[in-house]
Amino acid sequence: MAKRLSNASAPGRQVSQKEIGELAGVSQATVSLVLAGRKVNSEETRERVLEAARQLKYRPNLLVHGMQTGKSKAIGVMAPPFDYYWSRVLYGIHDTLAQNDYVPITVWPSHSGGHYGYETDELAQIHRLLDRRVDGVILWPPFAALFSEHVNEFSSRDLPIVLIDHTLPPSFQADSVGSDERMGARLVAQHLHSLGHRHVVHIAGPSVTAWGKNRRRSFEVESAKFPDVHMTAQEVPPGTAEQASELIRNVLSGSDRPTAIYAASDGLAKVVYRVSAELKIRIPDELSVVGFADHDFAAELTPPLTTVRQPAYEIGCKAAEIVIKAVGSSHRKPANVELPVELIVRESTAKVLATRR
Amino acid sequence: MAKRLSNASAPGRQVSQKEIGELAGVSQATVSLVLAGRKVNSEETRERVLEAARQLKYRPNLLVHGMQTGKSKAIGVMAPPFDYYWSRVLYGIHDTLAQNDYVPITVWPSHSGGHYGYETDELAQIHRLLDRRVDGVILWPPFAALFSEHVNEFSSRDLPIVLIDHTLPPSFQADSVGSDERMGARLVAQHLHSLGHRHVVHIAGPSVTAWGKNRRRSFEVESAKFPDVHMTAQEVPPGTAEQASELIRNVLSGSDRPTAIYAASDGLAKVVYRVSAELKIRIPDELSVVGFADHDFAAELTPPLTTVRQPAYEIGCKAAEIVIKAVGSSHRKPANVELPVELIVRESTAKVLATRR
DNA sequence: TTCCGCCGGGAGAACGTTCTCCTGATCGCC
DNA sequence: GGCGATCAGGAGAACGTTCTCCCGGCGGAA
Repeated sequence: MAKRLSNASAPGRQVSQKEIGELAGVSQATVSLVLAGRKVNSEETRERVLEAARQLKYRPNLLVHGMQTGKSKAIGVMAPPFDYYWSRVLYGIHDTLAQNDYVPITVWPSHSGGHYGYETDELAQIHRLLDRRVDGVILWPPFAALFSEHVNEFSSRDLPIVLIDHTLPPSFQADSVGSDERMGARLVAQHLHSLGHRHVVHIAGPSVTAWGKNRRRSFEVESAKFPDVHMTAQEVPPGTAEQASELIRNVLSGSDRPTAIYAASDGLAKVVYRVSAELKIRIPDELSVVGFADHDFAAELTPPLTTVRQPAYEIGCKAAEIVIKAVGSSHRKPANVELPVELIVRESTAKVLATRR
Repeated sequence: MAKRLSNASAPGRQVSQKEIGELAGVSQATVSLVLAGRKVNSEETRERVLEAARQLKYRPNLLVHGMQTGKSKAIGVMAPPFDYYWSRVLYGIHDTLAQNDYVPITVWPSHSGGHYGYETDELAQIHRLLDRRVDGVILWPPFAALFSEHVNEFSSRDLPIVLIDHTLPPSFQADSVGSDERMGARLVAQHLHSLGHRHVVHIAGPSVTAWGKNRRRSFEVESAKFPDVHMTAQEVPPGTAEQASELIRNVLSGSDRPTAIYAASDGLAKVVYRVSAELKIRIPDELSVVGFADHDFAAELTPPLTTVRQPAYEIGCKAAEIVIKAVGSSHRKPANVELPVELIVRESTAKVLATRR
């Protein structure tokens, strides 16, 4: 006889079906039936049980439910609210999960300088998710790119994985959601061409990320469709804004300066603005600039930035939708979804002046 | 005899201690002992069990643990990554929780236009947290202010509650963390006074929020310490930026225009910038502007904004720290913590020109 | 050689729920 | 009035873990 807890009012312990049963004068099993609405009990008993439950402010225990079904109704989300774009993505994930009665457990490698580096922090975070038996995970690119071996912890346990703005080899069995890079590249190439630009430089994102590589290649392909356009790409090393400035300064101070710059992100476009101001190059009169993402600050720059709007919120929604669908349905073939983008034309792009041609 | 699952390889089911026991040739109970490291078993058995666990990639099931102890090692966080400030707060919460092996379940009322309004969405979110048996909650001001009756769902169940930038009546038994408003007000009042400003207008935040009211009162008290300063406050109605613009336009186009404006937030300061540009009022030559928060854009405005830096990350850390401490220790008296702020002097404030006096 | 004590490890209850199976009562029909 | 059908509701196993209790074997001392 090992009675661990005889009184039900232990600290932190909540109302149980047993207590409802005691109050309503029925067994705990009956309470379970009534609350689940499985079998039509006698109307009178039903009402009595429901009333008791209401009175005790009963709330079901999903931990127990999760233990039995193996499903916790929680999704691991490894993506920080890094900037405007990622916050929007998180909003999308959140709203879609909520609609389906899921909940996000949001977690990422703590970046506070590693002054408490017990073990590899990323792995610890993964284990925290695993131990809570999340039903699936959504990953952001830096994590998936840098710690792909850790992603195995998920895939070896048959957990659905959805990558955002990134892809992994097929062996990982991971889905992915992102922007339609080809479409973005096409829109930018057409826009700049129609404005008369014939010399364009693409400031490319780091090629360790799938989006960086992809965005560059897409633009190379799409601008090759205009044989009269001279296009080159310069890759920004992953690191500080200093190095980006340096690179852009080189591009803009050369003898054959491009008439337009297509930056792989709005952040890089901002750097272009700064360097241009330094070099007294007027935007858009002497230099057209296009960004990518449509961050919150894009519309507020002077001049307002022409940029490719990524459907951040929708990407988040889609990612959540895919994980939820994947939960339970074992062994589907992974999908790679690309959502359409939109070119937001503002005032940082203009017709090339005849004199500059 | 109700064998629900005879084969252990059901979809989604993970490795259990029983399986480890079978592999290592011991009982499940022994596995539990070894893994918990409770009792010193024979070194040989220990090693055998640990090896089996490693081989099967065993991970403990926190759902079960939570069911038994009533503690889920998860904290409900009702605060969206609304802007830079709140993202920083979330970083702080996240990092501190992670250090203590907790996990955040981040959730907020979905704001997508209520087109799927099953029931009051806020309540549904609260119930999602309750059903997962979170050990405590952290709330952001709009939620706590607008749905304080729902907060009862937590307090009536003895869940520790920590409010950020807000307070509730003592009956709620809620802790709170925020910025030291008095200190901020004092720094601003002193700074503006020392620059010679004698006519200052405070653009106050909505008084339904505790911070809005508090910030205003603090500044009233602190500027009253300078009898030669004429200070008035104008409250922005909660709503769109349009109404704020209108109000600020009135303030700046009157006959006795103030020499300085102290805006209750950086966002409002930005509106002041816009209206000033409209009215051809030069900052800081003709008007000094001070903000509050030190958002990411504050340093990038032209001119860079003088503002009170709120320790967002630290506020998040503190909030998490308080909930974690409160878990388990029943019936402490709630604490109201105020973290020190810092005045970041940039170029939006300047000495009053003699001629304008 | 017998008894005591110690130690490793197993049996089984308990946590809160779901689900299957079973009991017992009520009712209608011949 | 007896018999089968119907239906409400209870007993109890199971989920994966922790923890208490107990059993069996071994070593040492009388």
